Amino acid sequence: MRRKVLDVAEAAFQARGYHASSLGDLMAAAGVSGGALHHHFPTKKALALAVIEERVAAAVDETWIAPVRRAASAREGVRQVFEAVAAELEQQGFVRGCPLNNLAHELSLADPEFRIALAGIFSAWRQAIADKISADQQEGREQATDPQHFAVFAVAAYSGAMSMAKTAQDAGPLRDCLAALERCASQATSPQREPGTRRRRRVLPRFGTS
Amino acid sequence: MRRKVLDVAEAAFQARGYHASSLGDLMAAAGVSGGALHHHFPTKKALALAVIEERVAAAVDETWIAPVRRAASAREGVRQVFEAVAAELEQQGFVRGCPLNNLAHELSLADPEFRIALAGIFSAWRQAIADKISADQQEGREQATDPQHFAVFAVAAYSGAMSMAKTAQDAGPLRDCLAALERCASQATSPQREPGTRRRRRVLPRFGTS
DNA sequence: TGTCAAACAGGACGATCACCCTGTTTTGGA
DNA sequence: TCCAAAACAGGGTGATCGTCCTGTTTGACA
Repeated sequence: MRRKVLDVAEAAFQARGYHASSLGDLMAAAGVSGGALHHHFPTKKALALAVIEERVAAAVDETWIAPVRRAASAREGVRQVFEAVAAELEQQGFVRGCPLNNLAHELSLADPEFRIALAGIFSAWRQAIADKISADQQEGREQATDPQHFAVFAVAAYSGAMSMAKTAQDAGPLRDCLAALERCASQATSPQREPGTRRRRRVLPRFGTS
Repeated sequence: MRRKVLDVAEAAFQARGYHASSLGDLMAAAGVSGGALHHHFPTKKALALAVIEERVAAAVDETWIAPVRRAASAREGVRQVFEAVAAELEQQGFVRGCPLNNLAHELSLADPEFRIALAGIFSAWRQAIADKISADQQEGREQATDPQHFAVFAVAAYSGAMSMAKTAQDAGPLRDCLAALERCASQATSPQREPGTRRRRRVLPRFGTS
């Protein structure tokens, strides 16, 4: 029951936002009575906090952190995620946006607790990429790039591209940013590689923003 | 009166968002009666649309488009805007976020008219940067960078950095992204020629697709 | 000055909101 | 089997929402 409420709330907050999703809508969509909802989540804020901490964090973990960790390098991991997300968006023909950024924009100024929770997810996201860059450097796969700078940059490019993609309802910005990022990468890493050779490598669509 | 309502609404939508700003709040803050508000803006949606088209578009124009146009080059213009915004945020010690991105996240899926209006502003923003890159190329200040790719990239990096800055309440992400962008720039503008991997030309919504 | 439409005032409306309260059912350990 | 606690049902509550309606004031022009 709690699980079903979280499912519905996660989807509704992503699709319509926090303030535009009424508890009545959620109760109806989840087939849950008011008493049940109030039992598990005393307030709407508590529900949103649970969605952020349990679902949004997990989504970022699944979509970004895990793929980057298991990638051959940080840059390759970032590339794969961009590619996978763009492919999925093109396949489903609809852009719902990044769950973290959607809620971050609406809630980070609304309540300090929201802001802290959301900032923590951003931080973990960045740290995973920065750690991967550091590992790459120790193994000689990467030059003297500042890990934090690169991580912030990758997250920002993705977030901003997704923001545009959502507004335009077109995955193009993600592909454009990926292309621009690869141009950067090809020059910042080992110079003996021409940047036109690898394109459109298939990536398993494990990710799920729906 | 209409002007004062727009002032208050612009500030409230930016600070608390559209759904979290009630017309009662706006009326009280603007010192306007319900009848007056309804006279100028029949619905709340009409008010938001006016804020988007008259204020948000103007803010993007003033903050980004005009400075880029009058800069020595596109890359220099982007650098200046990042620098100026970061400095301003650090001075006032509070990050309200990007007006366009704030509303885009909350409203672009809520109503098609909102989405079209917001997408138009994004498009004009990108176009101004792309045009500047093209002008740079014609005058030999820029290599064969794809203008659209660079424009999307710059806007995405800014939007994403601002998103993180807002959530963290710290201008650091903007500075990090600026540093990373300059690293890219110094290598992309260096006199080395690369076979441009032209991609498909994408169709993005221009102004008013009504 | 007289006229009329635009501008504005202010309350009332129904709908909806998040939340709470009182019961009933289910569950797990003694 | 018993019992207490958790889980759940479902209606009710005051507050607040966006919108609308009826008057009154203002201002431009004849």
